[in-house]
Amino acid sequence: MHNIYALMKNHLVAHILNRVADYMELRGDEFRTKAYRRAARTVEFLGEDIEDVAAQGRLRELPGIGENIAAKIEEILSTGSLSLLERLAGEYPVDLDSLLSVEGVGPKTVKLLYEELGIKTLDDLEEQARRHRIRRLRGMGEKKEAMILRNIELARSRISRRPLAYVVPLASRIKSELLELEGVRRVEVAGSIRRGRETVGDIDILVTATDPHRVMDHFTSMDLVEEVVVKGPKKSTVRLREGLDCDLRVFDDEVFGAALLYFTGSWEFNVELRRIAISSSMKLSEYGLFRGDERVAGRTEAEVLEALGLTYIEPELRENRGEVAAAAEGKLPDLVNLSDIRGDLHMHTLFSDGIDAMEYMAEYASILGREYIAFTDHARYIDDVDAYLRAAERIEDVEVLAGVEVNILYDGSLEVPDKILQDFDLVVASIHDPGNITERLLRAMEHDPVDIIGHPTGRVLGSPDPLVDMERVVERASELGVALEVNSNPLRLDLRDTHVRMAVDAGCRIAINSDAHSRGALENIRWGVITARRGWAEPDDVINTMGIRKLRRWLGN
DNA sequence: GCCGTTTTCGGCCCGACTGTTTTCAGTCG
Repeated sequence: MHNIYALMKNHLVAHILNRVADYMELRGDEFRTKAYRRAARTVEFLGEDIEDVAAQGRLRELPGIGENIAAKIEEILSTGSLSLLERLAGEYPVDLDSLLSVEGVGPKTVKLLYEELGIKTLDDLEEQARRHRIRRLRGMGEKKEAMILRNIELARSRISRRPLAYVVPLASRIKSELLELEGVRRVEVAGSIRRGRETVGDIDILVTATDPHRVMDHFTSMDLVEEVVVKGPKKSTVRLREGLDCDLRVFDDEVFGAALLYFTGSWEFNVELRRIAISSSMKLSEYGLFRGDERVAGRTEAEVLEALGLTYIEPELRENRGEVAAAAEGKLPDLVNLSDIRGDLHMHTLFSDGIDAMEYMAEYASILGREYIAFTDHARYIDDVDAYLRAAERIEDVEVLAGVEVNILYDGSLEVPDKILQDFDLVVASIHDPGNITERLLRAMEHDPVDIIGHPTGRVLGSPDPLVDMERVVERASELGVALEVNSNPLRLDLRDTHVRMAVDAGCRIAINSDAHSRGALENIRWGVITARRGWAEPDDVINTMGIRKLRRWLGN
């Protein structure tokens, strides 16, 4: 279904359509803006090659794509660009991306700034603001000018999304601080944190409280707060010292479920729910599900979903990737939980580049409730295999598999002969340098001793994903009975969610491992579980939910 | 520009907040 080249073409088309939407918005053409945005989203989230769809004449079957936009997509696919976009860009020759990235500046303001002051770039904007030219414009004033000046700095130094694992502790701290306030009944972290997205742009928190003003006062004066962006009785936004924004909203108990649903998103998921509501002559908002003026649901998420004819949908699934249709048919997966994880099959100790001894790793793993673990030190560090195996054998806190992590070389061969690998209970094969990933993985899996492919694509958050034809990898892994790893290192999360979904659909097993290099990092497995859940994985898809006996049989030892 | 067990024309999510106004436009989520 997915392959990387398709996604690249899809991305190009979506990008250009979004660009057109920006200009339409600038022109004030509200409805064409929406039409182009919707079409862009459709293409971006389409799970197949847009070129195939075009070749088969099916473009117009896609939601939000009609005669006109279909023709535009054809043009983009055949020429790589769009004449309409060039015309629009000529009409307003401004650096749209930069200007729109200034908080508080939208398309209407960009238009005004360009037409009145000829502002095209961030530098132009800064200069005119410093010269107090902005405040003279209609609808502007001293405060707006000062705000723009402040936010230009932020736009320039904008820190992009943070890893989930970095933001969760921050959100938890705010949550517990709010929970201590008198009259606060409920506090929930919503947004992309609740959905478990691998990176997070801001923190969304919802509360119910008897005295909203008091909550807002406390929230906006927390130690963590750098600056109050907005403050009202129902909604406040602060910029935290860590550099990201945090929103707080207060709701009544009767609508808390609807609000939680709404502010958990995703946006695409919400659109889908609203569509269902409308088709049943109802209206869904953060204040509940309404038929006419009567609220038919709102107290809990489950209540709202049920009233829409849907079973409960776990937050990790709410990305409009088919979960709504599955919920309508009662066919959602029974997702894997952290408590289903019985062992950890990838970790390092003092025998290679880990910082803790086998004993300490085992002790802590046991505290975390793991029934078994596999030591998988790097093969090149293990010069005395027997000593390594004996050391692993002496561990008592948990069942131990004496494993090894072996490098996949550039030609797809392994750095250690199969004959030696056979002495280990478990072999994780992984790539640690870029290039030729697909072919190397396919070749490495052919080696009989290999049980698991570690961090298959080698991607690291913040860098572009390496090119991998995951469809082929997943298919071959499934045939050969090799498991693909979900590496739980919060900067890897590799396989990523969409790849997990491909693996699960293909019947390929996955292993959710910590790849810990220290005791503490054993806890990282929670991030891998979230990623697997986002990929629709059930316990049976995951080899380390098996008991040790069953796992040993699966491994063939 | 798209779309239809409300419609082939007339809608398109909508509420909160701010700064600018003197009743509202723009932005954000």
